Amino acid sequence: MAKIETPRPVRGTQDMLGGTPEAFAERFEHVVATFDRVRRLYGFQRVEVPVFESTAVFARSLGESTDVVSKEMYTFEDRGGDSITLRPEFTAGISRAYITEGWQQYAPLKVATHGPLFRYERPQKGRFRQFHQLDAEIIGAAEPGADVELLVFADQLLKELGINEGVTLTLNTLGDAASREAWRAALIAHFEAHRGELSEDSVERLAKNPLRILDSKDPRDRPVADSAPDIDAYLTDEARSFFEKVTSGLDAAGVAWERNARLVRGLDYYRHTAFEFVTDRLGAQGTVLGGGRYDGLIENLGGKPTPAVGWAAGIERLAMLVDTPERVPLQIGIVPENPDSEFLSQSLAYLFRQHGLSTFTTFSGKKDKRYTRSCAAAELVVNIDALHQKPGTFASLRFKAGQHPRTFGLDKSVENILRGRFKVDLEYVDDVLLNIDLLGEERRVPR
RNA sequence: GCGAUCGUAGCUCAGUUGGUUAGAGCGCCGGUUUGUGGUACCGGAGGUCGGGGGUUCAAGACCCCUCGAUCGCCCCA
Repeated sequence: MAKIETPRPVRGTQDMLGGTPEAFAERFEHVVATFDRVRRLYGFQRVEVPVFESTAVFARSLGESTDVVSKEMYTFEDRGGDSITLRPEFTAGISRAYITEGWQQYAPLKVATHGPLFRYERPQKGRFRQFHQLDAEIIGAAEPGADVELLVFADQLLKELGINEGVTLTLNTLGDAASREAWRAALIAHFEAHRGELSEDSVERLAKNPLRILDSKDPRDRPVADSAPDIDAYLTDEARSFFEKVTSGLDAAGVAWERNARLVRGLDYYRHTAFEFVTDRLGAQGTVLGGGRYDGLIENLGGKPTPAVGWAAGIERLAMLVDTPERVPLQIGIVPENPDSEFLSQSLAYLFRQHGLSTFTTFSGKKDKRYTRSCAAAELVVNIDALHQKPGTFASLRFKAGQHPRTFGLDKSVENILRGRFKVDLEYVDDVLLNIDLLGEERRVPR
């Protein structure tokens, strides 16, 4: 018989198992749970949008010339011949839904979501082909107060995750359309004048996306980039005033921020506020949360002109920064010492679980192994074989690291429970299960 | 798309200047011991040394190709 070759996982995807020392699944879960909790504090509605959309949704909103659209999308033709794309970001899909689902009636709309995104990129630290983001958007609010609330939300999230220490908020303004155009023209003029001093990459950027030269990592670009004009001189009065309101709002809320006049966004639709929370603890991927204002996007998708702000944060990146969440052991472990007790063990476990007690059971292994595993998994370990030797009782053992095991007896009501009645009351003293009392309701227990 | 580093058991890794039947720890399965027990001892299963080709009397080791992983460039969360 030919050997079956196991298909390999797709490059850039990951499998996460809980209960391992790395605890990556737990970190991931912790990030999402914290986000969901904080998002409620700010009154952001949970929103669900499809994982795939018509290709046009992303092509139009991100801009045809961007890297994401031109080479990173998972695009395919479905069986009906339509061009479909796995979402590479959230904002475009949410904006589409805002238009097609009539969500304008709820404006200004505050929504939050999280889930998988897909980008055909070369994987590296903190970067995957299927990755996951948290996302928050305020749609239909042109006021700087919306930017502020979103940033305060982000700041609190990072604080609650305990990772605010190594992470700083860097902030910039890209101005309104008029400011941006004037600045852009000035930048192009500046870079053209120094064309010969630029790296090859930046010469290419000059044609495609000149703003990007500003945050180039290539040391050859730095002198020219650093001497390039800031946007400040080109800001319209409105744009300047908007930015001032955002920064003073942050100051009022006590959110620390740094101006980074070199911060630009890769996607075409950004206006006014642009920001990134960055860290130096993730190798080359410094951005942990990023976003800004995208007043032109919804119009690009065929909707009415609608102002909006939003941000997204990489769940994997946050998970890498977060402390390992404390492991929560199961409450009770049941060890049958001999095979005859297996069935009893399952019945008892069922009983405990019905009453909301998390219960660990073993399926195999010799006695010592069962104890080892049970003690590792549960707070209190119960030996039920005493039931055979002395009906009406079983022994319970409690293990704590570095402590000598102690023994506790349980009272006779256990026998009654196991004989036929379900409803019980479990009594704890000092975290130790001491008593189980019947409450009366009669039901047969399979025996 | 480009560059660098790395692929030996389920996991973490040894394996000398090329030299017999490729090892350890952990994990898994079993036995003995213990018998309020997380132990100790013994044993077992598990490897086409990522794959293919080459050099050599001889390759896990050297050379070429290929696949994969990691990190970086580009870009991004």
